[in-house]
Amino acid sequence: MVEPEDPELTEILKAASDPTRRAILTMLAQLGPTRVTEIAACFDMSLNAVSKHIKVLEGVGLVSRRTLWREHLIEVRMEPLARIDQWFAGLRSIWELRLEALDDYFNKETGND
Amino acid sequence: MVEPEDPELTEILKAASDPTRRAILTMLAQLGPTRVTEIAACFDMSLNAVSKHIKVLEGVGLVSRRTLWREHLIEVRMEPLARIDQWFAGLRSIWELRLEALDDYFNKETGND
DNA sequence: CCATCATTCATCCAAACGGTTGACTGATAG
DNA sequence: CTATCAGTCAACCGTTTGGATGAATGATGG
Repeated sequence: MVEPEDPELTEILKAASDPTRRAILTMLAQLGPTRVTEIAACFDMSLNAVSKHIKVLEGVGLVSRRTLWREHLIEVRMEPLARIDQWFAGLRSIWELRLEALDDYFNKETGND
Repeated sequence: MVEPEDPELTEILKAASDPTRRAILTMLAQLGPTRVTEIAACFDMSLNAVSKHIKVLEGVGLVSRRTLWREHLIEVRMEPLARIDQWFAGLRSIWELRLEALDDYFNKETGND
């Protein structure tokens, strides 16, 4: 049996896999801290739906919230995306390791041959 | 309204967001081309479920299949993961661009002041 | 030819997801 | 005080998803 794998990474990837949520992140990267209502105005969808998306992003740390009185300023956070990158890099290194081992094997074979 | 965003990237991220599927990718990176049955043996789940996961991965190009007679050899493909990386890099560059602009603004301000 | 092995297809189910609507909380402004 | 604005909470609904199960396909081996 294979190990159960990092559940946080799963949540980050799920959060990033929704196009609306990615659009929100892009928007925030461009605009900097933005109010929920202002974000919602850019999408053809209810304020509530956008609010829910933001909560998902907040849940995995992809955005942070500064509550100034009745306005909530939402800001993008790059840190969790590094986790995705790390996993990618890890997979690639495992892959390259196997190819190297395969290479060594053939080199030895031909050396013996 | 914000642009609808790359649907392929959405599918790749969704495919990668399942822990079982990520485990399959890791396994394939370690072992190289592997039969469906052999992959399924590593998971506490029906062969059919694993077969479905593999089809999802195949659908987004994260694995490829070589059918040798009755055996299907599954192999990991790294290419689609680069798409994730590219999106990440793009977002980061947008973010840095804004910070630079902000920096310039303050430099100009203090120069005028 | 028949049993078996490798794999997919079809169907079903419960849970999760994305969205809507309406009620609610709290701060603001007349 | 009241109306309004910012935002969340709660309930609901249709669709998708991850999984199981059983039948089907198709090649292999006795």
